[in-house]
Amino acid sequence: MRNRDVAEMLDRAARILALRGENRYRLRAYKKAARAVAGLDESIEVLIQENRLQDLEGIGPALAAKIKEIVMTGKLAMLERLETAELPLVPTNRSILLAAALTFCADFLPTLEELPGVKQAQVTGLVRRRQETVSSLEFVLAVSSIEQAQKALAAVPQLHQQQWQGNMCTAVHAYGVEITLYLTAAETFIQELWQTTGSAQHVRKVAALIKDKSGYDLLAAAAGKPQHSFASEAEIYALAELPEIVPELREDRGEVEAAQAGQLPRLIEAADYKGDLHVHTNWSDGTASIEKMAAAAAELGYEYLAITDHSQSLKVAHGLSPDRLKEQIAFIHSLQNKYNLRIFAGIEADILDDGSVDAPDEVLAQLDIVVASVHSGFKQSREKITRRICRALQNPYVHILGHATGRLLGKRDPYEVNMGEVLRTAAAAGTALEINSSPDRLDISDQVARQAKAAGAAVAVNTDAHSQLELSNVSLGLAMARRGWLEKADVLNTYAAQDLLTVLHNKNKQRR
DNA sequence: GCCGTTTTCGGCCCGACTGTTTTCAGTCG
Repeated sequence: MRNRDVAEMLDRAARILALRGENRYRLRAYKKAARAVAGLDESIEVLIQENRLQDLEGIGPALAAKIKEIVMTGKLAMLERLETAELPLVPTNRSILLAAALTFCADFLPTLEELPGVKQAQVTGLVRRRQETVSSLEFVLAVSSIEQAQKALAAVPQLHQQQWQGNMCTAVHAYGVEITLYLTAAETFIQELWQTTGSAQHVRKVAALIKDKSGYDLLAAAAGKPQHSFASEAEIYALAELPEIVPELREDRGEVEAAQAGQLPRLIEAADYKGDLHVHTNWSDGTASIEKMAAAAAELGYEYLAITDHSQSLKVAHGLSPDRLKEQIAFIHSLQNKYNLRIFAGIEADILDDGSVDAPDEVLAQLDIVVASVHSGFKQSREKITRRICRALQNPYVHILGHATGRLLGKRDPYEVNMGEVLRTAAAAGTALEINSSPDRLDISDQVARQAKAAGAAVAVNTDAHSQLELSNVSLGLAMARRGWLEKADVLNTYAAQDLLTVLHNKNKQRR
C-alpha cells in the first residue's frame, strides 16, 4: 500500500469524524497524521516493520495501531463501529459541506448496493448536482421488490428513525446526517434518478416540453404505469427534443432554453486542468516542502504548479519578507527540470488596508504569478472594501484575486463587497478571479463565477492547498466552475504553461 | 487523537495587531 493511500484513508476518517461532530482536536490528530504519512520520504511499510511509526510527530499508540490496520487490512474497524453505534438521535449536521457529502456518499453507496434485492444504487439530489452545501443525502435504489427492500433496510444498523412515505424513506444515519432513499423498479430507475436529481423547476420545465412535443405525461406516468423505460437520461431529454443537460446545470437558470437554442456550454472537465496556481508550502503556513508539493503535482499529471506562499504582513502564517521571497524565487529556479512539471514562482500577497499589495514592485516583477487576497479588515464598509479590492485588481502585477468574498461556509459571512463592481474592474484590468476550492470556501461561488464570465473576467480554479493531500480538492472547484457554466477557455488553468505566461505577461504590458 | 508533564489530565500552531486601548480577548490562515 502506498503512503498516499494510507494518508487518504486517515484524511477520510477525519472527514467522517467531522460529520459526526467529533472533538475537533481528535479530527486534527487524524489530519496531522495524514499529512505526516503523506510527507514521508520512505515507505510506511518499512516504518511499520521497524516499529518506528511513533517516532513521527503527531502519531501516538492509537494512530500507530490504526495505520498498521490500514496497511494490513485496507480498512478501519473504528469507522465501522461508529456506524453501528448508538447514535446522537438528532441530526448533527443541518448543513453539510459538499466535500463531506461526497465522501459520505462514496462510502455509504456500497452498503446500499449490497442489500438483498437492490440491483442498483446511485447518488441523487443536491449532491449529484454538486451544490456547495446540502441538508439531506439522497439515493435512488432499483429494487426487485419494494417489500423485500423495506425489510432489508429496516435491518441496516446505521439507518435510524426510518419513516416511509410511499416508496420514499427518510432516516437518520448513525453519523448524524439525514438520508433520503427513493425505491423504484429497475425499469423506472433512470426516470426516478432524473426526477429526484431535480431541481424541481428543471424537471417540471422539461416534463412540460415532453408533453408538448409528444403528448406523453412523464410525471403522471411516474405515479402510474409508465410507457417508457429509459436506458439513459439522454433518452428523456431526447423526448423533449433536447440534448442531454448535465446534473450541475439543472437549476432552471436558463439551461433548458440554452439547450433548445443549441447553446449549451461545453463545460470544463477534469482532464482540461493543467495545474494549480495557488498553493502554500512550509516556507509560510503550509505543511509540505516545495519539493513535496511539486512531486505531488507531478504525480497528478499537472503541467505546472505555482508556489504562492503568504506575504510578510500575514504574521500568523509566517508570511515571507521580500528577502525571503527572493530567496524562494532563486530556490524555485534551481528546482526547474528536477520534476516533471514547471514550477512557477508566485505569492499570495495581502491586499493591504489602502488596496496596495504587500510586496515591493521590484520583487513582484520577478514573479511568474501574483495572487492577491484580503486577509484583514473583514468588517470594513461596502464602499471601503470594494474600493480596496478594486485598487488591487488594477495593480499591473496582480494576476488573480484570491477568495474574493472571504466567506467560510457555515462559519463566516462574506465581506460586504460590491461584486458587480469587482467583476467589471477585473474584466477591464485583465485580472482573473479565483474559484478557491477549499471545502469550506468555494469562493467565488458558482453563480458569481457565471457572472464573472458574463462580465468578461477570466477565472482560475485553485486549491489554496496547504498540504499535498489538499491538491485533490480541485474537483470541488471544478464542480463550482461547471455549475457556473464555465468552459475550458474560461479557465486559466487549462492553458498550456507558455500560453498562460503570455496571458499574464500581456496584462503587465497593457498596464505599464 | 497527541503531548508533556508539577506523570495522568488539560491544553492543544503561531504572534503581531486591534480597540468605544486603563490591560486583554478577539482577529486572521
